[in-house]
Amino acid sequence: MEGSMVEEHRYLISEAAKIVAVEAHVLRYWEDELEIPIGRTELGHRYYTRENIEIFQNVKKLKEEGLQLKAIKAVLQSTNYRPEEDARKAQQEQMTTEQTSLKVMQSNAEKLRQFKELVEEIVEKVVKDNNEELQQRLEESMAKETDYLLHMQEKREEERFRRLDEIIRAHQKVAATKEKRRFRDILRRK
DNA sequence: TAAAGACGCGACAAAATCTC
DNA sequence: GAGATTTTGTCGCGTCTTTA
Repeated sequence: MEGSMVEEHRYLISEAAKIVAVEAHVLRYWEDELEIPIGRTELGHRYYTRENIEIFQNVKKLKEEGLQLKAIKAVLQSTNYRPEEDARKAQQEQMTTEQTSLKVMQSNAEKLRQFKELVEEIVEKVVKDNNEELQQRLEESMAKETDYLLHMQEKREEERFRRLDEIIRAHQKVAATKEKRRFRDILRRK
């Protein structure tokens, strides 16, 4: 089995911090906030692989571009963001060091581009969702308002017809009384 | 026993949000 | 609009454990 497995280099937190150019506690903080799984030695000390370090380097890059940790976390969780995978594959393919580096750099650049696209997509989706929600609320509100107006109109019409009916009945009553009087007068004269 | 690392907790500054 | 409050992203420090 020797030779078929490539021994992965492990970095201590102090080494990783130097490479990423941040303080050790920052790495610990990012690890907690971004929920990045970091390996532990037998003693419980953190150890960092090249892959971990590259992720942290990209996190730093994105932070410098103005992204907040929440956004970076969302992106990390929604992507299979593992730049080192390509490097390992490249090693297996026995490529030369230069070719490997070039390929990894290109791959990382490509992944970073995908990263950015994804962030833009998320922002776009949030805006779209908000618009749809607003539209839905507006439609619901308008439907309620229309119902209310129709209901009020029906009530007004009912009231109008009721009044008309009352007026007609009143007229009929007056007319009937007049007719009775007229009849009584005729009978009296006879 | 000093050095290195883990862990927890509080402090701090800047930005965002709320309240009057 | 200005001051108060909250949130975010660190930062500092003390304590404990392990190892050489």
